[in-house]
Amino acid sequence: MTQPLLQQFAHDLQDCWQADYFRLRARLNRLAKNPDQKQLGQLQKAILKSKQFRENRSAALPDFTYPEALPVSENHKQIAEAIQRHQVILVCGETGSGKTTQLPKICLEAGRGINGIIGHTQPRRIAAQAISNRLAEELKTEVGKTVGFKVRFRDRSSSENLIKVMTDGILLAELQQDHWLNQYDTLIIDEAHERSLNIDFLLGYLKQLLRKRKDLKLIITSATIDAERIAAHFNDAPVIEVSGRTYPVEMRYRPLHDPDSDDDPLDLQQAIVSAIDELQKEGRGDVLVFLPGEGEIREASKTLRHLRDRMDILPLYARLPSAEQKRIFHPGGKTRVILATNVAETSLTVPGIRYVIDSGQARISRYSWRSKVQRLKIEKISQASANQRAGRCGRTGPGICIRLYNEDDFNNRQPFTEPEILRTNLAAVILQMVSIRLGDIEQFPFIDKPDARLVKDGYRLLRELQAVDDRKNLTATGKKLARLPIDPRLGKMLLAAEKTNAVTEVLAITTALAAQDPRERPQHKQQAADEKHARFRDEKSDFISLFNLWEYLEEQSEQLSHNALRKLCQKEFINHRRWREWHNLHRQLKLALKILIIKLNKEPADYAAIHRALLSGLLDQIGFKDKKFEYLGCRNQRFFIFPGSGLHKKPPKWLMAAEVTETTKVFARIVAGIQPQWIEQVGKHLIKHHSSEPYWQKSKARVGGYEKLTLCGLIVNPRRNINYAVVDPELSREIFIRHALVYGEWKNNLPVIQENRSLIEQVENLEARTRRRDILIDEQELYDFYAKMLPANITSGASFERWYKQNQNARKLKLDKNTLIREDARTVNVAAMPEIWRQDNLQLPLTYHFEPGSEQDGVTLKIPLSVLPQINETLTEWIVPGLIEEKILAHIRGLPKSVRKQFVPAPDFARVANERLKFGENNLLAELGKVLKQITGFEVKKPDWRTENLPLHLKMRFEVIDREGQ
DNA sequence: GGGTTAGGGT
Repeated sequence: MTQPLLQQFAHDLQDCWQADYFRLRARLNRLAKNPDQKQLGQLQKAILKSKQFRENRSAALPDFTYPEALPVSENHKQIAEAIQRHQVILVCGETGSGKTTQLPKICLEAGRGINGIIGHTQPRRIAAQAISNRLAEELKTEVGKTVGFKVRFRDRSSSENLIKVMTDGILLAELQQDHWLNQYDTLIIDEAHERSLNIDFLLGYLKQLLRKRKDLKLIITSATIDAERIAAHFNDAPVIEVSGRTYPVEMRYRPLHDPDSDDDPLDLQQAIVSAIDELQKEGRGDVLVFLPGEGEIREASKTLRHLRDRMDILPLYARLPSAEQKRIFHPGGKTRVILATNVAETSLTVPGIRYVIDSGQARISRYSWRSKVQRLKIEKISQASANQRAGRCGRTGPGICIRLYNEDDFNNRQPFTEPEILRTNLAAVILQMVSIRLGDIEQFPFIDKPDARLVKDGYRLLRELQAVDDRKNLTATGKKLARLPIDPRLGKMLLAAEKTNAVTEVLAITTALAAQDPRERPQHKQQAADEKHARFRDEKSDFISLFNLWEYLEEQSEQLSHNALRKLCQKEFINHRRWREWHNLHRQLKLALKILIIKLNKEPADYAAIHRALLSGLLDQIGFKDKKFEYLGCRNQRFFIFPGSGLHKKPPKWLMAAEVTETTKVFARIVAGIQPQWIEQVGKHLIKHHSSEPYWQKSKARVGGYEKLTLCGLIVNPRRNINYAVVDPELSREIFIRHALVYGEWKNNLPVIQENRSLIEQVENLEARTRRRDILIDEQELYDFYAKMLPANITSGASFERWYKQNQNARKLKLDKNTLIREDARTVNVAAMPEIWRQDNLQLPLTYHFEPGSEQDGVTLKIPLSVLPQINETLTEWIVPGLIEEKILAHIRGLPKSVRKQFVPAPDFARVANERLKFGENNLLAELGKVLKQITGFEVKKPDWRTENLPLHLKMRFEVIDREGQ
């Protein structure tokens, strides 16, 4: 019974809506193994519902025609057939072919859009919205039904859509949720030749996905020049060429330097003037001049001042105040000369252009993995880019393009602009790829593989942000970052702000950094604009300036009507549209934070809390001011504060920068002063420690030392006191044993240590008394004794005491006197070196010191001042028994030569004389003379005895102590 | 001491 039913279900599944298909099939497979009547019933209902849904889609298929005027309309049958026959096709053709709007309809004609949605991607939001409007109009429906669109901040799409127009970023974002892109049966990737990061990532991903989803069709549109490369990437997909509807453009090459002329080379400005002159002779028509940047545009509008009464000279660049941008689209009476950056090449279409002047240059952003700095240098544009520029004057009639370079130069240029993926930091892309588990990035089928060093550098940044671990796996932080629709650096700041309780402020700041700066500086009102903006300026932090601006605008937007706010913005040089963007971004991120359960603080956060959070995303963009206006940053990079910064006049010692870009110089833009200690704390995981100079720190009974802290090569702390045991426990243990235990440089109350110490002192004293150095076992033996007994983790007084208290074994550390005295020195005559000097009833201490040459060398008798007169000096001549023989010998040797020769060998005479003398009785020299006469019969005359040259240690030293003990 | 191109998003 069940079996035929299952077969019926499997059959019906074929007619379901595709987004349901895979889910329902999985349910069916589960039930086939494990049938359950109730669930089978539910499945049947679901299948019927989905079938019905698909039928409704089919019924919603509108009637449509192709506008005859469009070239693509001629090919619609051919294209529809190609779609049916191939999984991937390329459609190329220049602007005006109508491919963008007609392709979705051709897909419908080919039967697409019923099983699943036809997804159509655009690089820019405005274009996506405009195209969906246009399509809805042509299909006689409203946006949101048959045709939907979805861009950031605006979603008018639904499962009812047959066609859904969106930005490529949206499709990428959807990938995170649905790796199979199941809701689509067809994808149109438009403007693929632009080769943005998004497009390259999408094309790589789709190449893999197409193998798994054989039912998915892919249509890629591109400019003709790039089509082959892309087709090759998709296993030589067929390329269908659609003619454009453009007029011929005449090329004229007018290089600055003419090789056939002796004239001096022109500069760019002069060349523009003469090109405009030349074009004026061709008849009236608006001119579009392509220049690399705002600077050149400003300069050119100055040079062209003299034309102002005849022509409108209009600058055009993305940061231009919107009011001024609008003038481009409302031509006045005069001939217009529009001085434009690359905005006019792709993003904006300037209507009614008859002439183009192309400088052949553009500022190109390149990220250097070597210096980790973004460069924005003026470069020669590619042939593709030059042709695109020229094409801008062939849209309404035949045009003329003057290139300010020669034809050879053109022919030698790169055919296309290097795709973005080869010249940008890849951290954000890698984060996404890791997050959707795309596996090894080296294996990912990019059309142009990014340099391995660039990939490595992307991982480096992610590791610095703690988004991935050493094995390139996503961390908890990384998972959160992947869910925040913002640059990973900025996302990291937000996550850090949760910890410092500054999310409110950091959210406003990070969204400002992600959006474009809404502050406008119109060319002729720069000072007025600066004055208005100065109200928000913070002298320590450009981030705070942004936050001040945010608070002001938020407050105003709550109080004022939409129109009043608009007027206020205009008056105060704020770009209202950009402010809306900032506001929207803020709202979106706030929602994303809510999902991550990150709360906004109600109490204002202080400077440290805000900037420590910001710093966590900018750890490799810090700098130390080591010259008047110059900073030393990571990897020996030098940079300057950008002149637009509020800190430009008062540069702080330490700063961090939201971005570091090299233009005319390496500039740090949006900066703030920081405390170097913050770097140590926030950047703990990146700090390198260079320790040095370990020493015994007696007061703390531990091994101290110093360390230098660096972060990517920058010294963030030159000399910091440390507990050396942390960096080198082994060495610290050695130093501890030597100083604390062997040398006794440790004050403590531990009996074992005290006793050992006093034993050692006793033996040392013995050495002094016997004037020998070979009694105490040597230092190394003592060291070895302790080293053998102590566990490896004992590195300081504190750790020793802990161990000692907890461990009975520690008692074995006790030394005994025999181990301390060397074997060959165990029979020393100590009695001959008394510690007490006796004279009648007087007993005074004798101390010994063994240091030949020193004043203290020898025996010292300590005499209190009060007993000084009682001291019998004659008795002290005898010094101590242990030294008397040596003293006698010294006396004999001190005799004049004629006398001395009577007593040869002197040591024998000294020994015999000493044996006969009675120690301490009468005058030493008198008694000695007597004894010597007894032995030899020779009498030493009194003046022959010399005492001056006697070694010091053979004369008793006297130390008189007064009442105070001095 | 002195001034940066343009797009895109969970």
